[in-house]
Amino acid sequence: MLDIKFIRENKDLVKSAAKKKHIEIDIDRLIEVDDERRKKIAVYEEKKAEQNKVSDEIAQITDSKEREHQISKMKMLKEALATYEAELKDTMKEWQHLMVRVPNIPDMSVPEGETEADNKELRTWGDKPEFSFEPKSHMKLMGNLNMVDFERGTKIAGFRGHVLKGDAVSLQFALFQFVQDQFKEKGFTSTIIPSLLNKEPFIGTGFLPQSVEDLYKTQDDTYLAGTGEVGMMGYYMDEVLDKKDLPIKFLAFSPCFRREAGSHGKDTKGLMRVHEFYKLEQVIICEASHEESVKIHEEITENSEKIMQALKIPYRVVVNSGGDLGLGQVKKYDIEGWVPSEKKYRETHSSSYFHDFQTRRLNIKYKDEEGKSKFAHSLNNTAIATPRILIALIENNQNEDGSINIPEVLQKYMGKDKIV
RNA sequence: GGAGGGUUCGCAUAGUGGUCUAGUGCGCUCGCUUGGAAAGCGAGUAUGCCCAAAAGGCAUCGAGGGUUCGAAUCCCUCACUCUCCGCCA
Repeated sequence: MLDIKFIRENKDLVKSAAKKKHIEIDIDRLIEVDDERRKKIAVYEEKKAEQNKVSDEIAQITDSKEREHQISKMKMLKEALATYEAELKDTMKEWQHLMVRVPNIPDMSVPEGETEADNKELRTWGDKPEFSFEPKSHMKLMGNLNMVDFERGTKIAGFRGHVLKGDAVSLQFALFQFVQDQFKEKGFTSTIIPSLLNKEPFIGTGFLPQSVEDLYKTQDDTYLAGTGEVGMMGYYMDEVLDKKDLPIKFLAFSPCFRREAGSHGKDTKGLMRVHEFYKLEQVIICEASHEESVKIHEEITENSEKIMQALKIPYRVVVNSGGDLGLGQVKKYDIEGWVPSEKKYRETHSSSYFHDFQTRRLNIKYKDEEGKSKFAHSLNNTAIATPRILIALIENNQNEDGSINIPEVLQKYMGKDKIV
C-alpha cells in the first residue's frame, strides 16, 4: 500500500506506475473518494466532539428536569450521528477497495513491457553443456532411474500430480541441507514457516485481493500460501522492531501451493509447474532506505547465483519488465537455469524488493535514532525451490547412458557421486 | 469435543454505567539533591488519524457488533489463552 498523502502529491507518477505495470486503477476516483472521506471525517468528528462534551455535562446536572431536557436533545444528535457514521463507512469501504489496488512505483531501471517476453537479460553464467548425444528430458531421465512416477501421481492428486521417488528424494533433501548450510554463514535465521495462514498476511504481502484465483482456500477461511514469504512477512505483523536488529534475514522453509489458475495450458508435462512444492526462501526486513534496499537486493540475488554456480547450472539473470511485476514490487530479477531439452532458460529464482509497500499493509515498523517510527523495507528471493530446480540440475548433468552426475557440493549429502 | 476462567498504558495490577482526563506499583527519561552514586523528592513516560501549521479534536482497555444522552464496565458474536475432563498421537 502507498501512503495516501504520497498518492495525492504524486498523482501522475502513480498513474504512470500503473500504466507501466499494466494495472487498471482509477487514481482520479481515488482522490475524489479521499476528498469525500476527509470531509466526512471532519463532520463526524465534530458531531462526536459535541456529543462527548454534552454527555460530560449531563453527568454534572443535578436538576432532573434540565437533565431530561438535555438527554432528549442528545437523542436527536445521536440519530444524526448514526447517519454521518453510515455515510463515512460507505466512503471508507470504497476508499479501502481502491487503496489496496494501487500499485507500488516501479524503479526507473525497470524495462517497459507487457510480459516476461519483455524481460531484459543482464548477465549469463556458465557454458551451456555441449552433448555428444541428444540430451534427454528430466522426465525421461528420472523415469528411467525410477526417480519419479507421474502416472500414479495424477491418479492420486490429479492434474500436475507427481510422486518423487528414491534418489530424487535424496537429491531434494541434499539440496535443502546444502543450501541451508550456505546461508547459516551469512547471518540468516532458519525457520520452518506455516503455509496454512489467515487472510491478513496475504493482504499484507499483496497476494490478496489481487491473486485470489491462484490461492487454495479452506472452509475455515484460511488460505494456502504459494510462498514462504507470506508467513514470514506476517511473522512481524503489527510489531515495532529495534533499528539495531535490522536487517533481519530469514531463510524460511515451507511447502508451497499454487492453483496455477492463469496458466492452464502451460508446462503441463514434467516438474516445471506443479501445484505443490517446497521452497527455501530468503526474506529480509531492512531499514527504510532505497539505497539499503538496492544493496540488499543485489546481495540476495548474488546469494542465489552462488547456489546455481555451486550446482554448476548455467544460468542467466534477467530484469523483469513492468508488466511482469507484482502489485507491490519495485524491481525484480529472475534467475533462469538452462534446460538442455528445451534449449531455453527457465525461471528458478525470483528476487524482488518492495520498499515499504508490504510493511505498510502489515504494519511493521521500527524506531529510528530520533525515536520516530518508520515502516521498514522488505525484500525476498528464492534460495532453492524443488522439484523445479531438479529439471536443470538433472538435465545439465546427464550422461549418454542416462546416468546423472551429482554436483560435488551435494556428494557428501548424497553419499555418492552418480545416480545410475 | 465438554465445562469453567482470563485478555486493561513497556511489565504487574486496580477499575462492574458519568469526577476514568484509565488509578497504583515496577521499569524507563529528565531534573533537584550529591565529591560521585544510591536512596529520596519532583516532572514526564502510547499509537494512529483529521487540520497547511499551531491550538484543538477523534479513535484505541483482545476484535467486531449492540443497548445507552454516555460503555473498560451491561448484552451478543468471534479470536486467542489458561485450567480441568474426554479423545488421540
